[in-house]
Amino acid sequence: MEIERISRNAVRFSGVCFDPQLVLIDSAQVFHWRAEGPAFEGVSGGRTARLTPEGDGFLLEKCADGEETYWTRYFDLTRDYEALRRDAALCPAALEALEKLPGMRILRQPAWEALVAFIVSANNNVGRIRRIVRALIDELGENGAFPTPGILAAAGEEKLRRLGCGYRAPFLIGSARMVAEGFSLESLAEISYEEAHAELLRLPGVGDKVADCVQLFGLGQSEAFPVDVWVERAMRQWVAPEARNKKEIRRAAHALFGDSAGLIQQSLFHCARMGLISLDAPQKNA
DNA sequence: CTCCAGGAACCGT
DNA sequence: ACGGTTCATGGA
Repeated sequence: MEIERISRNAVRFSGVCFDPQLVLIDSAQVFHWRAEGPAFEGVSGGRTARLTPEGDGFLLEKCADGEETYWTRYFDLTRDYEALRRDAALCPAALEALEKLPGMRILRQPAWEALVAFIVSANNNVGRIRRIVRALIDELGENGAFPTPGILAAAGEEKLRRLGCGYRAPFLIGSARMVAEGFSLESLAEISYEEAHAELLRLPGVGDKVADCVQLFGLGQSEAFPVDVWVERAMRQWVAPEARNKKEIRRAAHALFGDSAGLIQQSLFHCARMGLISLDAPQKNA
């Protein structure tokens, strides 16, 4: 990959396999990016970006000097995905899913942003999650930024319910309060997967599934394997038909896929949800 | 009308 | 530890 600064606020990335429509919009690992014609606009960590596909890379605008390192990390552009794919070889369906999605990446979002989005995601659908996260940014964030823990902790429960959060409103406020009062999300990236998982379970609105999403999309812990209804169907069909619950599915995934479990999960999830691979259960579209 | 969605909290056993 | 119930919300 090459990075070339072409103006005071624009950078060109080239020689990188990255599908922004898939990663930023369709694969539902982040919910607030928007497609604007051929471009994609989003915010993270108090920064704004406008990304336009271009040849074997993309143009990144609204990117001040020095910010390219932030986005390189956010888009996970330096990891060698080919090496990870070897771990899928034991499962033909997983290998098929990976090879259908060559431009897939696992985002490294700020853990706080992933936490908020995936508390909202609980027992919800992708369309509504997008609408709610967008409302949180537009109605609560300061000049278009992602709302901080302090802002969310101080937002009234009624306000969050009006934005569509439903019964998750008190979970968001409770978790925001713990983070605002010192629960260090980012430091969880420095401890083991199991330890970080146990810590995350202390937050209201966070169970095994949401914890794994925060670990995968927000802490860079690539062995995290979130088991939602789609991944459960796919895993029961191809990998672990005898699994009695989601925890056993997660253990089977760790045993089979190791540190590549996260990328494989994300590919299985997307392919199953979009009907790109066959499932016994009836399929649906976006 | 019922069923479903990137589930978690809460309650029994 | 494990299984069942309930929890907003909106689209199909």
